[in-house]
Amino acid sequence: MGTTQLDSVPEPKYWHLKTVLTEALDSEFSVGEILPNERDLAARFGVARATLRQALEQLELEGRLQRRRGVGTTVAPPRVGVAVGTEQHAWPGAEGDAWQPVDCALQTPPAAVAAALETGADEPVHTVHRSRVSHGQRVATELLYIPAASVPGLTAIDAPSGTARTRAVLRELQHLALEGQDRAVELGSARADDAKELDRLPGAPVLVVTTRFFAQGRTAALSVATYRADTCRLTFGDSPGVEIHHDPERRAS
Amino acid sequence: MGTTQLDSVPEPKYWHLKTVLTEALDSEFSVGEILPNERDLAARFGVARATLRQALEQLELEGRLQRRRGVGTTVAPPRVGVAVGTEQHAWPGAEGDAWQPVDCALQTPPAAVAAALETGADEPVHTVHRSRVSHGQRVATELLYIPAASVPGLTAIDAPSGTARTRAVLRELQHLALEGQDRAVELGSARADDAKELDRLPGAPVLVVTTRFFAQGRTAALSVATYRADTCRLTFGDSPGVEIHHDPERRAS
DNA sequence: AAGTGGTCTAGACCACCAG
DNA sequence: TGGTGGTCTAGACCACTTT
Repeated sequence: MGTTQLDSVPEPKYWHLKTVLTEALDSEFSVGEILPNERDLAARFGVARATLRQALEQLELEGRLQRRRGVGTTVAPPRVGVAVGTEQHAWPGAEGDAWQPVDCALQTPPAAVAAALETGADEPVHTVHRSRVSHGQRVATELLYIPAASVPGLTAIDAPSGTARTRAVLRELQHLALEGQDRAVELGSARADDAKELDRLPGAPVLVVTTRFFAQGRTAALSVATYRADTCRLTFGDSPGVEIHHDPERRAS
Repeated sequence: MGTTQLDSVPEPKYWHLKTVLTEALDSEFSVGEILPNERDLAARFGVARATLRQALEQLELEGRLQRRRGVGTTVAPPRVGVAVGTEQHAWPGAEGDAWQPVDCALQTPPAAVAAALETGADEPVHTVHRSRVSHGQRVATELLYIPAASVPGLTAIDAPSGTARTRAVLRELQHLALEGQDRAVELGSARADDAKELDRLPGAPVLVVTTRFFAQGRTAALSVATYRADTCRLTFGDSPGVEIHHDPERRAS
């Protein structure tokens, strides 16, 4: 039994590459700096371009890099903290809301949304589209579903659509007594329209925040917000949030 | 001008593939069912295996598929809702805590953690390792950093390590008055050790939940929890959480 | 027009799991 | 041992941005 037997577990090349690049980013590069192009980098490391790309993809996922077609790969700034938990117990559109209305339409929602709202499958609901800007960058897009029953005072001919209509719907919403809310966060990939708004390619990783608003003993509104996962850190306290991460080492025991 | 000019934007093959597969999953497959292998699927759709894999990767990211080397690709069950917001204002290890202690050691934390705890860069802190099981599955792993100053009553010789030591540290923690806490969620990729615990490959997408616990006017403990992004939906309300998603259609304006 | 990242191919070999 | 998904290669072409 004199065999060492610990040289097994050959680390994948792209994984090792990622480690090397991470260390290089930490020590030799500054935010905004452009990296050599993929073909050069691959040649420098002696791997195929696809292998290098596998490493770059992960680094982009972790928010360390930013890649733009036709331009190049740059070192990303640290993720921005985006507060999603401070507006606790306030309706969307209330004072100090971080969202900007884009437009509004009356249409039949996806089946899953209709189920959560307990409306009929084909019953149209007010669908408000909003976007959120933070640190000068578009970080999220939202679809807010509001059943007609939640805004009974809305006059039908105020404005058919557009931001004026949006504001009218949100104004009416404030009249209800908000009884509570409910949030969930999960990983998703951007659909084509979301991607365009967020200046990403379709399929880009996003954090989907689903919020249910309760009033009158039922779900009075439902928000589905899509945040860029590469650039955002969602914070739930009232403070700006910690900036932990990029750990070099690890536990022992 | 009579030109149609709307046939541009050639959709990538893998994107179209993903759409087709999604629809097939919704209509023709049930949870747990195994798909044909990648080589067969690629041939059936007339694409290279790498292209098919690009589509499968996204579907796995979205929690629709589960792939295991040596086994095959199966239809994943809906994501499980994991409550991370109900233990508001309670120390880790308090009654009803969802986490199971694994072990514990006194060691110097990563630089970023030391900074958040305001301890010296080389000062060792109690590092508690815990794991979380939900619906019979390991869904998360956690490292909990507790400066010695937060557990002054801890006798040094109770137990050097192991779960006994872990329990002693957490017990001492309960004696402090918790003044508040702070949470952040971001996307990350699993390190080798986390991946092993979560039964995933290194680099798998994870949701990293960072929690700061405040007491005595400072950060008395810091938790970094790593959740499987493919199988988990983090819920922040007190209800089990909505199950929205898999939208077929979309707004009009 | 030149240069970048994004997509795609047709192969090869490896690590893992089951029979 | 045979079948699966995971890694890797060396090319090609495309879409996009900048010059």
